[in-house]
Amino acid sequence: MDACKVNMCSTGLSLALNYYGKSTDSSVGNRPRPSSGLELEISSSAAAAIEPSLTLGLPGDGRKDWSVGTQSSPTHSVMSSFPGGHPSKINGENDEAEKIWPRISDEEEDGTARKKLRLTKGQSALLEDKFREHGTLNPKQKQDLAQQLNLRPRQVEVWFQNRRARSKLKKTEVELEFLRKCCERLTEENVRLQKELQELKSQKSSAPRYTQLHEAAPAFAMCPSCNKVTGASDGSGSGLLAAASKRHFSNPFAHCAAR
DNA sequence: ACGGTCAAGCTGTCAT
DNA sequence: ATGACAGCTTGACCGT
Repeated sequence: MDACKVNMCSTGLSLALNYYGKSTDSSVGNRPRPSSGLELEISSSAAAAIEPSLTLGLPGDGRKDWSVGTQSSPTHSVMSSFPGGHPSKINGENDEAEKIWPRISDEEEDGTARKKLRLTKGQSALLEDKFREHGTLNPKQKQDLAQQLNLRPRQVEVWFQNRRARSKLKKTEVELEFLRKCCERLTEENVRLQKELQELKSQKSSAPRYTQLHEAAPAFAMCPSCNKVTGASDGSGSGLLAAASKRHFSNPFAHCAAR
């Protein structure tokens, strides 16, 4: 049902009405919703001169809606974005625009022509600016912007919907990257701690006498290398295992290693 | 040829 | 019931 409504908005009928100065966009009110995170937006240049856009169309493109007087209808397609008439008649800027998006010929319109609308840089820039101001538009803003851009309100609406989607996708990608790095760091930390644990275990197993002594008399330890009894006077004031389990554990038998 | 981008279509959900 | 929106999809276009 909604699809029907949407389609009505973009039908040839709606375009024809729009062409005669009436918008069929019937939005009543924008429900305030949290907009997507805008902090990730890629900044764009300030609004440039608004250039005319082209809405090109052809029949029989396989999309069901295009075949019943939709935006792509040869009769309305070119007009759809230009309430004032054909794009080539607007502001005399069509020359440059046509270099980028050449206007299709009548033959092409009748036959197998292209149809995709490409917004001009100026249109995109202004839309970006508005999007940075607010991620959603109320009906008045939408109408004004559409008029400013020589687009239908529906097109402005669609642009904002797609823009929000892109914004959200970008944000998700950034978050994913952040989590990926967190995961990497935790994995490395885990490996390091596993190694540390392994070292401690091997130390413990290779020094049974030390361990026994430690357990019996934690204040003293016997060096497994020189068999000298080492007092717990290294300043740690704690057992050797506890000392070893410190993050950067000190070696109480460093005096042997130094030999 | 192929993948990326983007305007636009479709559908479901939510708020009014 | 209706409109706005999100999410997904489609198809044209473009750069490689």
